[in-house]
Amino acid sequence: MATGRNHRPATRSRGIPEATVARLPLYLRALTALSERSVPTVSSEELASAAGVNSAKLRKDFSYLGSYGTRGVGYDVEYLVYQISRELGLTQDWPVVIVGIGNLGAALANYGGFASRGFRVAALIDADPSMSGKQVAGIPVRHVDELETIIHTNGVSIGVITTPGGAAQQVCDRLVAAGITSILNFAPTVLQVPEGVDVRKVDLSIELQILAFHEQRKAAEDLSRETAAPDRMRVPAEQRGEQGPEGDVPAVMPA
Amino acid sequence: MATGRNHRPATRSRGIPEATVARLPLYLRALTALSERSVPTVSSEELASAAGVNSAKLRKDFSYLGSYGTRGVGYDVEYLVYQISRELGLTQDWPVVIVGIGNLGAALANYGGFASRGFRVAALIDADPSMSGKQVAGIPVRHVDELETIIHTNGVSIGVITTPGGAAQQVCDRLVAAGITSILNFAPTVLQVPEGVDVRKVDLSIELQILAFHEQRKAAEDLSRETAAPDRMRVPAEQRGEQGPEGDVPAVMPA
DNA sequence: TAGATTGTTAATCGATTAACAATC
DNA sequence: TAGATTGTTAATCGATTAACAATC
Repeated sequence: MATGRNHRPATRSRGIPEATVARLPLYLRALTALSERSVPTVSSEELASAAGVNSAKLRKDFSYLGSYGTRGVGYDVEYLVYQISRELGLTQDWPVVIVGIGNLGAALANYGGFASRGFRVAALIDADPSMSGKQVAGIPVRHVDELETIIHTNGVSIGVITTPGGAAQQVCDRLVAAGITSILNFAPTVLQVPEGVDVRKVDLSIELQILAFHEQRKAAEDLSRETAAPDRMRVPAEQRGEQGPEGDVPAVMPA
Repeated sequence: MATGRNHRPATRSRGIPEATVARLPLYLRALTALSERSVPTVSSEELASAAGVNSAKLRKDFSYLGSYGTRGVGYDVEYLVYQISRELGLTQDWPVVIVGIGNLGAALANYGGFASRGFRVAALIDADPSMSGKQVAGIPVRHVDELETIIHTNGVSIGVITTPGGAAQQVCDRLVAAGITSILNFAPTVLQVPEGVDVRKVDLSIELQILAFHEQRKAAEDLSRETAAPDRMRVPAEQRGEQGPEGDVPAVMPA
């Protein structure tokens, strides 16, 4: 994972488990796609498949929201879009600031997925004076000196940090002091924040390291398979890495 | 959660739980910082604090790797750096390709955190012919027609997808067909992959939606607190959102 | 009514945490 | 030896899943 809350127990929020909250945006995206194709209803099986989860989990997740389905029929797509949007707080407008307008900050500013979900980039902020006034994605870059003013006048409660690692904690402190209570951190730094402030982090390097771990393991499995049974038919790539019971001797799929 | 494996049960890999694997890079980063400051040893308490986890969890995590600490003393920083690096597979070189060289792809190409962890950008790949031959971060961009050749000649097993959502599945299919078995996906798409292929996804929009959910909840709590006890002293921001038992009536911290 | 599909139960599994014996 | 800190145990908690009664 590249993400997680800092310094707060994973208590249920209004009775909805964190794991469920994290999947709601996934369901919402799949439902929005169905809505655009004017599909009126969808079964838990179909929707789960589109979202990449299993249907039991999806039904369990939805049961925390209420009983929005119809037995024997499925879920009304439009109704469910609305209910999930409401639950996630997407029926209101969320102004955000992006601090650190390098390559990554610019990429986020240009990302189209914001506006459609009620997120509005209230300002782009950078410490480099020569950036001030320049436009990125049609939004003028403002100097970090104005950070507090920008947050107050726009009522911003969500901040995105895309600065280098060295500046992240300092920026975070200023954001929090100015009243920000949710932070999305792209800098490779563990941010220290007071209780009541949520931090989620996205860390490219960590994601790659986790993939490397599994790659290494696959390579080791292939090797041990060859060594243990050199003349056994090779299991095709699509079935590798899946075998159930743990242990050094890999199981073989029945033919 | 911005991340997660697709279509594979969270089985333990070589006995190390997924949750532990996901934290190893965090420990490694903190240890590397200590190493650069020439700190010889560190206690579980200190290291846990630097990594933003509690010390019991850290010791439990390390216990899966082996007994690398010394009771009464702590952990040898250099030794632990080596052991974790080895466990994660970072003592070898991992060539990666980045497909889709827009703002985000360029940001990743420029990201310095790759090389230091054994990841090497073998190629930047884009479908736009006018990009071909141009350099990004000193690396020439090559046309997607060359994708298979690039992967084979460089022995690439990890691919990063930074294309628009519409192109992601198609690119993924080609990567997998060419032999890629680990994918880091930045496109807002649920990728369908055969078993044995690991996918981790980083989804900005999902992270923001999860933050919005918690923001909304904090706002609702503040409101109910004011309504329920308008003249009660306000709990400072640092203590909000933390109260234990669920229910509609917020608990009050003892003074 | 028959078929389909939800919503819920209960079992299982994995992750977290406090506590403390082991031991440097 | 006394103090410090690890490694492990056991309790607890949260998440997943299959199965199926409820019901459209």
